[in-house]
Order: sequence, then C-alpha cells, then structure tokens
Amino acid sequence: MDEVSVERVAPYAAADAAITFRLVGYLRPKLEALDLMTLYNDLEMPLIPVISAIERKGVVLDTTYLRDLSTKLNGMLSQLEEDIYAVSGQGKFNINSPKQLNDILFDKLKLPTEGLKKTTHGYSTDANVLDSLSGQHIVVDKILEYREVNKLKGTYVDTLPELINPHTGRVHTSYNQAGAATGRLSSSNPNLQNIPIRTELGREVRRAFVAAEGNKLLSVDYSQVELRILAHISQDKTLLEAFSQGQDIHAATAAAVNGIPVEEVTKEQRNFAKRVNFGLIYGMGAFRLARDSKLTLAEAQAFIRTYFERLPGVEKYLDETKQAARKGPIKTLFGRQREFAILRNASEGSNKVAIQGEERVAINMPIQGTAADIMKQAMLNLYHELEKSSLKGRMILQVHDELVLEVPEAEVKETSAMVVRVMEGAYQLDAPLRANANVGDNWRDMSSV
DNA sequence: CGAACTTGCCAC
DNA sequence: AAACGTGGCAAGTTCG
Ligand SMILES: Nc1nc2c(ncn2[C@H]2C[C@H](O)[C@@H](COP(=O)(O)OP(=O)(O)OP(=O)(O)O)O2)c(=O)[nH]1
Ligand SMILES: [Mn+2]
Ligand SMILES: [Mn+2]
Repeated sequence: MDEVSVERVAPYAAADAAITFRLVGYLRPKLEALDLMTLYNDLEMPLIPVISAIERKGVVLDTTYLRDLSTKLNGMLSQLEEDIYAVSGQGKFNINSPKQLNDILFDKLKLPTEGLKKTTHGYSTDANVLDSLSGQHIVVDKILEYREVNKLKGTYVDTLPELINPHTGRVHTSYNQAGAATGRLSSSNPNLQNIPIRTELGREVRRAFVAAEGNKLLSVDYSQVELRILAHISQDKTLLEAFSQGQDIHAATAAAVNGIPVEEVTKEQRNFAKRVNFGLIYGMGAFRLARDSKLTLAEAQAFIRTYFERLPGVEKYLDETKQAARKGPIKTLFGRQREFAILRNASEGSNKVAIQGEERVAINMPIQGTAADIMKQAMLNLYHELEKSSLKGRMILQVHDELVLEVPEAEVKETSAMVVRVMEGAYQLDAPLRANANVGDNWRDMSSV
C-alpha cells in the first residue's frame, strides 16, 4: 500500500469507506431488532480507539536475549536430531514430517499401535500419544523434547524479532475485535495472546518481553474469572459460598485430584486443575480426564460424578442452557448473543455427535462471552481514567482476562491500585470480581504488587 | 507453482 | 479419536 501514490490510493480508500457505509442500512436494523444497540454504541464502538492505542503503543523485545536464546535452542536441536537418528538406527529423516515419523515409529521400530489415536492417514504422533509410548523406546522422549524446542524456536524466538517495527523499535500486534464467536478479542501478526508460560524453557521466551527504560511491566489478571461468572449466572450455592469465603477453586480441585492438602498444591498442579475445572464444566468426558491426568478411567468417572454432585446448581444451569439453545439465541450478561443452528433444527434423526458438540459450544458461550464483555468494559473504563489522570502508564497487551501496562517506575503503586479497582469494578457479580497485580522488568519475572 | 488442507501445539 | 471451549501459527502434504 505504501508503494502506491496517494492519487491512486485515494479512490480505493474512499471506496472502502463508501461501500462499507452501505452496510449500515442492512445491519443497523438487525442490531436494533436483536437489542444489541447498547452493546454496540456503548461498548464496541468506543472500544475501537482503545484497542487502536494499544496496537500503536506496542511492546519492547529484548532482542539480544532472544539471539542468545536462539543460539542455545540451535545447540539443543542439533544434539536432539543427532540423538534421534542414532537411537532410531534408520539414518536421517525429517522429524517434522508426520508421514516419515509414522514410518519410523510404527513400521521400523514396531512400536505398539493397539488402541492408538488415528488421523486421516496414519497413527497420530501428538504429544499425548507419544507420552503413552514413552518407555517403549528411548526415541519417544527425544522426539517430545525436539517438538518443544522446535516449536519455541520456530514460532517465537526466531519469528518475534522479525516483526519489530523499525520506526518504533517495538512489536505491534493486531487485535481482531470481531472475530471470536464469544466476543473475545484475538491477536495476530504476531499473536501475543499465546506467549509461552507453562514450561521453564517456554518462560525464557516470556522473559524477552521487557519494559522500556525507566518503566516496569504491570500485569493484572482476573482471579478464576469464568468460575466467578459461572457462580453468578448459575447461582450455585456451593460455588457462591466458596467465593464468599475467598476460596481458590483451582487449588481445591488440584488438592482433590492429587489427594493432598490445599496448602501443598504446587503452581503446576493448580495450573493443571484449571484445565480440569473448565474441562469438566464445558463437557469433558472421563476418558479424556483419565488420559490427561494420572487417574484411572474408573477414578475419573467417580471424580466427575462427585464433582457435579457438589455443584448441583451448575449442573442444572448447564442442562437449562442446552435446552434454551434449542429455542433461541444464548446471551451473555451484556446481551451479546449466538445462535446454534444444529440445536435449533435438532430432531429425532439428527446427528447425535453434532448435537452434543454444539451443546458444549452453547454452554461455553455465555460464560466465556461474559468474561470478554467484562474485560472490554474494564479496558474502556481504564483507558479514560488513565487519560484524565496525570499518570503516564498505558495498556500494551490484552490477554483475555489480563491487562499488561507499561508504567513509569515511580507510578507503579498508584497505577496498580487504579487498574485493580477498575477491573474489579467493571461489573458487579454475586461472586465479586478479584484481580491480582504483578510487576517486573519483564513479563516472566514478576512479583505481587 | 501457490492454495488449501492436515497435523500438531502455544495461550486463555 | 475423545463428551472441555475460544483462538493463531508453523511445517508438511495434497490439491488444482
Ligand atoms: N474452556 C477452557 N477455558 C479456559 C482454559 N484455560 C483458561 N480458560 C478461560 C477460563 C479462565 O477463567 C480464563 C482466564 O484464564 P486464566 O489462566 O487467567 O485462569 P483463571 O482466571 O481461571 O485463574 P487464575 O486465578 O487467573 O489463575 O480463560 C481451558 O483450558 N479451557
Ligand atoms: Mn485469570
Ligand atoms: Mn489470565
């Protein structure tokens, strides 16, 4: 675009606007009919300049650090490749090719394929399958490690520095405000909503996101956000009571899964318990739970039974939502809505798999969507509070229920208090919103404010 | 040859 | 192949 003269671009740009404008006559009556004008006028429209400001501000990367990290990963990859070829004893092959990997693992090395997950062509070699084959052959663990390192290097370490804008010296993501079906934002070019955090090596990538000179990164993240929204919407007595007592449900689930006291739950265990909590709520089965955890199938079945026995209000809400989705659109607390065509048209002969699949989509939408609504409201409120104050800190990233700001060192305390207050006050829930603030020189090494 | 699809995996 | 959901990206393979 910047290679074409203004004279030639002008008519194109004008047509862009003029033709889009014609959509108003078609779309506005629809918004009015669906009662969406308030959401549109008071939230989505005013949020546009907020998102635009975040994109234009961008974030600083420690490129020196990333270069060193790349070198380190290169060394690891060379060693892993060498090891993989040696122990598989079949000479060189492309480890990244599922086809060739299938051939090596299941044909040449004769690893057991009984009950193994299949893909369109051969047997799956995803991390879960390889985990189950770990111990059968030493190459399996090597491949898993190779996958992790190769992913980090290819997707983040070598790619992010290329996307630094030479004019600003910062990386500028692009947020899609109207892409996700639930109302969430998404991020691309690069996606800054999926920066690694789970593994030690992955956190090395996060370390490369730094504050500009004289500043700190301030990260504020909602506590157990979708669980609180679920408690509010379902009015489940147990869940509401738990939150009123300040309980940590993720930690409690971690304790139950591992059969340990809540005080002994590690970060990793709590993190895994998140997936259990949201997985079960949104329809995970015993097979998957058993496979992902260390539980047997019978234990997983019992766990799920007990889980919902303790949360009868949640179970009732989930059932009611599945039924409601057959009669009309499902809505978030802000009125955002989504239709479920398969459920609307469900009849005797309908595809059961498709119906159950869409039921899971339907029960997720109002919860995830409400979380997205709330975060959008918080971003809008915070933007204006920051503007009208004399504080210089500004938002630089949104990661669904987390805001990252770049803040002058001297203003961290005051800004943090403001962000927490605005985020917690964005919407009144019966399980009140809570947000945790952390600060640091980079996005990895942070401590509680 | 590039587009479209597949497989796998990172985050919330 | 599984009864968590929402995304985006890289590499390989197949399609046209
Ligand atoms: N369905 C589903 N939703 C998830 C998953 N992971 C995260 N989410 C959604 C629900 C969470 O409330 C929300 C924000 O993710 P967080 O990692 O911040 O977790 P959460 O806020 O629940 O706990 P926290 O107190 O921040 O550690 O994103 C998942 O594995 N499955
Ligand atoms: Mn959170
Ligand atoms: Mn979060």
